[in-house]
Amino acid sequence: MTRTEFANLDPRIPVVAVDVAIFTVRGGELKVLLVKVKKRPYAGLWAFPGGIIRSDESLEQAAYRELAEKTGWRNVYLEQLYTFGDVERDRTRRAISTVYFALVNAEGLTLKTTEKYAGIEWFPVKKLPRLAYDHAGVIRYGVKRLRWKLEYSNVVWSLLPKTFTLTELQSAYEAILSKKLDKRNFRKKILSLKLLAPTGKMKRWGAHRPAELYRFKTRKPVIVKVL
Amino acid sequence: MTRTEFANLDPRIPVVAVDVAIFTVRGGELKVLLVKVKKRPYAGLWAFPGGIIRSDESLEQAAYRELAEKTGWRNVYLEQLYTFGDVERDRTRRAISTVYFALVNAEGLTLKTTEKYAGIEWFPVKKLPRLAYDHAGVIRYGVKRLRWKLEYSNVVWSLLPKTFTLTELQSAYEAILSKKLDKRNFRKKILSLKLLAPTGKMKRWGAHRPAELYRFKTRKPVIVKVL
DNA sequence: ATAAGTTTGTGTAGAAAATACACTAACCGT
DNA sequence: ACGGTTAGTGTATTTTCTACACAAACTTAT
Repeated sequence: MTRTEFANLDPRIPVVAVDVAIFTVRGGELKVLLVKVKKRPYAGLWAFPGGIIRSDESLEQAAYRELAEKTGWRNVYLEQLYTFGDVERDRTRRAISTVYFALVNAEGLTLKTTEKYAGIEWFPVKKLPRLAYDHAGVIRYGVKRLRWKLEYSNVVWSLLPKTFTLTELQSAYEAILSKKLDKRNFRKKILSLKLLAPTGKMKRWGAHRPAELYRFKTRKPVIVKVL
Repeated sequence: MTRTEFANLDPRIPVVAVDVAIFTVRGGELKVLLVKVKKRPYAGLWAFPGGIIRSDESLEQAAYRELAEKTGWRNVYLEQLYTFGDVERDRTRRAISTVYFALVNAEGLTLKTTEKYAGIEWFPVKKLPRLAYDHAGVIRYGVKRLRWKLEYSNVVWSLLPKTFTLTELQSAYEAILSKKLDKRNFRKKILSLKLLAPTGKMKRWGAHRPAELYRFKTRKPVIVKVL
């Protein structure tokens, strides 16, 4: 890492960084992954994982790298969210920071921490700790974007295992929108979008009727609504 | 300008630039403002006006500055669109470029050209010239975003004069969506959003019934649809 | 074997929103 | 006063959204 960071010491020359807002649904809640900052002046506050881009990678590649370093995931949904240009990342040098937005399925995932940070943790978007920079605003913006996407795209696949029941899918929607949905209406709507296909297999897991497993027909981003 | 550009000569250190995709509606068409590039290797191609940010301004300030330099406008709708990180702006240095998206009312506007460019012109988004970088993709993305905004916000105010008739408003919508709308349904819908207020004044301009002039109740961005 | 418990899966009626469609009102110029 | 032109309005139909309750399928305990 140090090897590829530039010897950019002129404080007027902007440093280019990439941050990743990684979202997941866990325990019925929408959560975001944050790291505890070690360096002053934000030491002790929480922030998105991220870092300065390398000379040989694009912004997107840098975002994927951060994601892989922290979660081990590669095949997830990632999109650019916003670029901050007036942030003084550490109050001494000008910084430009592009925030990416990722959706991961966190079941069975063990977080990889590094000595760079004092901690790494999932936080419910409704109960955030004190955040460094203006990351709280970014999270609100990201949640808004996610809710929009939910309505008219298939990006939720990234939050779920390969196959899932309609009830599981509905729970993910409910966590993200933070409201209860009607079971029959949800199914009618989601199936009418033609994004799902039944697998023919069943999920059995308790003393009750088993549930049909579905999968997304494609994991390429699809926009449903046409203008 | 030269004064404030950095003596950043290490080609691995990224240069931070801001571009502005300025849209307007003119002659019933949605148009975008482009400048003709002078410098190699893109000489002769068209691109968004833009430039390297100064050390004392935020990204947004830089975008406003570009906008004012090219059009003289200040009080318009401006929002961030996308940041490009893998562009090699002139194939010799790494560049990060954030594109902003502006909506202006171009009636009676004379474009201010500078010696930096070989030309400046409005182009219909449907008949674009050969573009430098991947700006064609950015325009498509911007148009998409604009169409979305149209459905659920009041940002069109930025394309229109302070007061306007419903027919003029409808024409702007038709130009942007590039389809005809039903007059009665359009009026019903747009008035139900409660974003407009009648001024009580009339526009008279031909041998026919005069039209009521409306204005937007507010020019602050309003999002109509709630999730 | 059957009854108790639990989750899956399904239809319909009413309300709200979107669409399709045509004529009168108001003005100017002659 | 009439011809030409754009502004302004209502209603019926279709589509989409919402609210709502019970039978089906399975496991476990008896």
